[in-house]
Amino acid sequence: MLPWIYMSPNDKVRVRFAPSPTGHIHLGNVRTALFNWLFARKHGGTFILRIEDTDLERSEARYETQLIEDLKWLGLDWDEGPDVGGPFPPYRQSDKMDVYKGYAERLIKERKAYYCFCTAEELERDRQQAMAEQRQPNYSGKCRNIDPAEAERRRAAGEPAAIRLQIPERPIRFHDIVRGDVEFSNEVVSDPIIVRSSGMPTYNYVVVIDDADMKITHVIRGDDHISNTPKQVAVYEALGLPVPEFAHLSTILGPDRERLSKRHGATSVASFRDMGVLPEALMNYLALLGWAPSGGDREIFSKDELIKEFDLDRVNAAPAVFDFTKLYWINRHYIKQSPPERIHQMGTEALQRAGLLPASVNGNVSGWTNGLIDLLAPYVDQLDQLPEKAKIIFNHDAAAALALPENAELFASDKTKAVMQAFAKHAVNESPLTPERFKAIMDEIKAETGAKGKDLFHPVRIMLIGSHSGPDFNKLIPLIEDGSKLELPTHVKSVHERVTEFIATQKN
RNA sequence: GGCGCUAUCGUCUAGGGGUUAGGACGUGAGAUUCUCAAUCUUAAAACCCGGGUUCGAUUCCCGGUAGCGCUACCA
Repeated sequence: MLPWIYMSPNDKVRVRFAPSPTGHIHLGNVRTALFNWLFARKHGGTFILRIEDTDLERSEARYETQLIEDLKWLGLDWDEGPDVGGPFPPYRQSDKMDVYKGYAERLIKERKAYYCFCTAEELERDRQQAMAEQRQPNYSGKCRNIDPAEAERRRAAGEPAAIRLQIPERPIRFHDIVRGDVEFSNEVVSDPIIVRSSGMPTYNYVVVIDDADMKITHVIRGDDHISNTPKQVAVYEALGLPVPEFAHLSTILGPDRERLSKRHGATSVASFRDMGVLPEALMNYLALLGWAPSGGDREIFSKDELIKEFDLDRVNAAPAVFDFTKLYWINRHYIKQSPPERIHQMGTEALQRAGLLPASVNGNVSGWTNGLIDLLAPYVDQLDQLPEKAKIIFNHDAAAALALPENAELFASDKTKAVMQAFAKHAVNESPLTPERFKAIMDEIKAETGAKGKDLFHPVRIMLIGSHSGPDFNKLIPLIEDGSKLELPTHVKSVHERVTEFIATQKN
């Protein structure tokens, strides 16, 4: 029996994130990338990006580009990878096929692996039968004892053969930082195929070679790999390679407690970016999924604070439900504490995308836009909600406001009508209306009609923005008046226009 | 079916053989504001079930249940 060689804990930390470029990067994977990155940075180690594209059918170059862009956006960087190189290339599996082949031949020669001539149909039949008899469906071991010379003859004769790794007759155990010692019976592992009859190596085999070649010390990945780990440990041992530490991260679930997927809405990094979620907010939230600082009473962490506080031994093994609401709360926090210029910039882009602003914003328009964003930003937790909120400025629709059922009760009141009439009378002659004049007018109306509080302000607000709730008049009125003088794709109606239109519509 | 992992408020979690079981999101109430949002204060809200060990178990052990994962010549 081969002695197990473990990584010395003193070895410099080397970790990797190894995605398949088969689609947009998903939240669960990003969290895995983040934990790898945090662990590396925490311990002054190396973070490696490796592209697992052995599935040539589904892998696409554009996804690799996208993935790199997404990780960078989040704020991650890597020390070795397909785009930056490194001492252990290649960082793309598709460039390494001959290496895998060499190791497989060595295992055959050392009789740690053998050719298997069983057909897929045969295997499937055995499996079905085992299931029917309520047994563990594992490989029968039929080809294990075929004489190597005989196997060679059959292969030479053109019979297709896969290569199986011979699993030792003892339990396979490994250490997991998140879960402690894990043990699997060799019965369960059975002899896994490491090279298909097509000659293509399988994942559980290549991943070991890659990790060993790259001198990975800690394999941090999703817990969907935990049942594969004993197979991989067997490969390390057969090859006489040091076994790394493992850390299997729990699954991220959707609100229905099922694995988070597209069904649950936005789940790719790109979609959060497009929604106007700030990268530091996403990073902060993701770090809190399955990890908490000692004490557990802090929620907001900058990148540097995360690096300082994070460690794998505090990672929670239980699956976590992704809470969009909490992410948005964190995002609002970061929006509020961002430098205004940044939010102005991002908000302007969101309004441009919605077609509310011209492609190039400068001078008066720029100043006005910043004011608009300052007014509306407290109302949103994602920046892409700004155009919707900006409707109160851009889409004045008297008819719609009058038709709104929630306003009906108000319109029925004589007091309301009086206030509206009075406001129309005063405001029509004011152009532009200033906050000071507005206040004076409201005081006069109060005296004339006897209305005060909600009775006084609600009707006026409805005339101006169609709703009885909204931002402060002192900020709202200048924004409307200034906006009405700008050349914009959608004209902003002045107070005068809004009021006359409202009265006219009401009369009809 | 088999194997594995997991189990503290609705959600993310802290804690741990004796605690008023702590924090955060969300929810309710109050304050503030013309209103809404924001903000502040405040309240309600949890140790999956059953055995065992123990003077004492939510915490340790065993079993059950449930959720999730794996069970491929996918990754």
